[in-house]
Amino acid sequence: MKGGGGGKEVPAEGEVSAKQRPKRKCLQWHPLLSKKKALDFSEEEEDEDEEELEKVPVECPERSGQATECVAMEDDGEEDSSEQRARRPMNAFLLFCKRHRSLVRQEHPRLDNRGATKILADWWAVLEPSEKQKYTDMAKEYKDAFMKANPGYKWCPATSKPVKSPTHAVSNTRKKAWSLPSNNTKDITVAKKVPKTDSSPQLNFAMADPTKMGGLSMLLLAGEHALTAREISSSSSQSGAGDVAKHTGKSALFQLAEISSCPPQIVDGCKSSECRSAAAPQTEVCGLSQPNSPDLPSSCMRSPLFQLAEISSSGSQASVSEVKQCGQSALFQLAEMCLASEAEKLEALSSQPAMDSSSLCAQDSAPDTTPTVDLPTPTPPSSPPSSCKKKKKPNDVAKGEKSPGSPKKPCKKRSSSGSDLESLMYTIEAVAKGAWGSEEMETTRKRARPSGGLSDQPSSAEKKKTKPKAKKQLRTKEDEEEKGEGEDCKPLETEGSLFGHETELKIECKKEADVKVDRAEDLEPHISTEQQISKNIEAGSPLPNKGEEKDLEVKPVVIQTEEKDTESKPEACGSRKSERSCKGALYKTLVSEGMLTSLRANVDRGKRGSMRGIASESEIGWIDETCNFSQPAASNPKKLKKSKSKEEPVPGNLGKLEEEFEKKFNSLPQYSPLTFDKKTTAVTKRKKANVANPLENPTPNKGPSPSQKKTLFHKIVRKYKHKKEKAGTLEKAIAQPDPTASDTCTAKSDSSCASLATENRKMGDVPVGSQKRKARKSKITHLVRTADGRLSPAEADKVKELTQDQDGKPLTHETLCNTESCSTDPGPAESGSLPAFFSLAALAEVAAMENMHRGQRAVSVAAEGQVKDMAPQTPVLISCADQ
DNA sequence: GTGAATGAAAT
DNA sequence: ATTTCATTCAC
Repeated sequence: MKGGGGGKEVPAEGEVSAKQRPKRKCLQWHPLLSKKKALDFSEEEEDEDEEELEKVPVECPERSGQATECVAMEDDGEEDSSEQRARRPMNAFLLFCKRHRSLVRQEHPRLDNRGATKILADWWAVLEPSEKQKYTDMAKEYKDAFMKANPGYKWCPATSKPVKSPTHAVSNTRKKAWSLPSNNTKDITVAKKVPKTDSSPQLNFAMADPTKMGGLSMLLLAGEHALTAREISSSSSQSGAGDVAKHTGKSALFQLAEISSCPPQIVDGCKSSECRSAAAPQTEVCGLSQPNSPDLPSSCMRSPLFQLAEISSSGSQASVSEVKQCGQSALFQLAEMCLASEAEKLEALSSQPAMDSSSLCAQDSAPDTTPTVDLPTPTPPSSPPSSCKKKKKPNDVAKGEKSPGSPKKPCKKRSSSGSDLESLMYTIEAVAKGAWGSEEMETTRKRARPSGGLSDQPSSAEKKKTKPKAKKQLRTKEDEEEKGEGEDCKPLETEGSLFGHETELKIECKKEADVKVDRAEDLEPHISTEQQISKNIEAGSPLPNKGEEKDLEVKPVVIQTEEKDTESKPEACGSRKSERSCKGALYKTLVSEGMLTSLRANVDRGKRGSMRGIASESEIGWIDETCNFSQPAASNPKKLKKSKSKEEPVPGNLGKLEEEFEKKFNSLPQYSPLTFDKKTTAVTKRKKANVANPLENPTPNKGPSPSQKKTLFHKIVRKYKHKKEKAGTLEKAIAQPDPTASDTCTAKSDSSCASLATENRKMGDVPVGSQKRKARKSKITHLVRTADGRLSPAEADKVKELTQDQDGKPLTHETLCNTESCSTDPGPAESGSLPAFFSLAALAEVAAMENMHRGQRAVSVAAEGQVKDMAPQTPVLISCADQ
């Protein structure tokens, strides 16, 4: 509709792009792609590959049958699933972050990413233009290449708001949409619905043609798999295809991508259809198991996969050389597995692999679903179902693995009730097994699920909005609690935190291990093949990353054992878009479950860590001023984490491309913290000299000696650091100086250490990096007290912080605390007890108020109201204000 | 899922 | 002028 269905004029390309876009989630785009040099996808693209694989499946008969539907599906997919679109190219700052985050983390091990980001922002702020230029240039380059590759790419999804069609509600997450199409842009929904009228699109499509694409990619995938998997099974045909695919495949893909402008998407396009045809047997089976959506195919896939894996699993876990790769091609693997498994192990079954899987599913899932039928035909993955994408893979999987026998949980579900434990377990399992590769599927499915019903969208929308708020509130409370407890608990916390860490690690390790194992079995062959190929091409060793990977692997092995026990539960995994999300989900689950109670304690981690950790951190100390580090991570003793390693390394495919990309990226200058410190100092000085920043102006500090200020600041900070959520900022300020100073001193023996530290501290205070950005309107709710600005110098600083905080966040107890601190500053005890109390009550009040205001009044109004209102209720504040 | 930062792009 | 989202990953 709106769009005119596509309207806009859109040249053919636009249309095409639109079509294409639907599919991919966001893969990361690599400049290389545009170049096309070689071809493989870049690092992360592996995932894409998986997707592709999945999608690839043969064409979709459906599609042929009904182009429209296909389109629709795609569209849906986009909407529903996040889809995959190319990801935005990183901007200069992001490149910088990517490049330096590890350094920051080294310096401040305890600091979480948020804190690191702040620091990075500070660094970025002080970075000289010339230095920034490099990043800027690279970013531009990326962008250009990206745009070239994705002509129609839109940065923003169409705004959802305008909703066009009633049904869907726009809600869709925004993420997905934007990918390409200029046309659709407007409304995905609409677009979706409207099927692009004509064929023209199809033509375009043809180019990108899902079918073809799918075919190619499938071939490719298949080929690879086949190779890897080998001909074990009978699929000679596959192998053949695979070969072809190999040769051509990559390039073809590339080309297609370029041509179509949205390479990845193209593949995606088929997804839905793909599921059916390609996934075919498996999918169907799954479908049976899952009652709800016929669409499920993808999800289904997983389960079969898992099953197969299990079956095959008898195999060795041992070599997992590179699980990562494996992840990518879950689809392929699945397919292969199916074939292979069937042939080998399931000979009997082999005759009807699908049946097996289906049967399994059915059993597991049981009753609900009717066994039936294949989805392929009719169902439209179309819009309503949306998705063929995948929905429940996890569930299926879990079941499959878990218990073929257990009937209880239907595949479907996410039972609401499931015990937390179960969910937890499930999550874990899912994570482990799910392999990131499937993530996408899941995600999609998630969305799809809801989509089944119209309700889906709304729900999702609501969810997002609602949830966050709720969360925040909760959080606040928690914070308060924490704060209150904070002091007392410290010792415990420390231990706890450690403990917690271990636990976490273990879990993670387990997960990985499992995953690896599972995949490994399947993948092994595949991997080897890939490696070989890559080797041939490059001859070089697979990847630099390996080192990290290995470490990971090792751990997992050890730990691994238990994981399996965990029973899987369907629920949890609901949606994970990415690894991270998975982790996040897991984390959540664990926490909720209480398994990771220690985590809470860890909250401080960042704060405390920075503070206390300093000593330890110092180890890292940047004595060297060397600006460039080839690989900080490597040097880092702690392994950054598996996840990280996972991401980075994508061993398999990419050889050249990856290298190039990496090269470029690595070529970017990496600055040592020291450098920044210096700069910071300089900057600070400069600022002083010039004029204070607007923000600073209010601050009186200049007058007093920096050292004094600093001291004061420190005290205050220390006292309250616990309270402040953002502690990071304060912390940062404090922590950095000390450590840095000490290090600096040591290394340089700089006479100016003190000054430097001071400067740094100042920096922290200063707006330079953080919170520069205005708070969003939505967040601005609380007020900022204008009046306070004029407190005493020392206080002024605090105020400043407060102000910042406030800006950034709604009034939280933190803010309150800070305020209080101002007034109570001197008395530690007081501050401790009082604040807590204060904050709780105040917080609650504030929260309530905020909500009300938000709902009723405009933001500004709300702000005022809050202030006023608050005053009466919170004496402390008032006092502060008065002061 | 969220957030913390900056920035490009779209609305 | 505002809002998305890109990266990272503890929470």
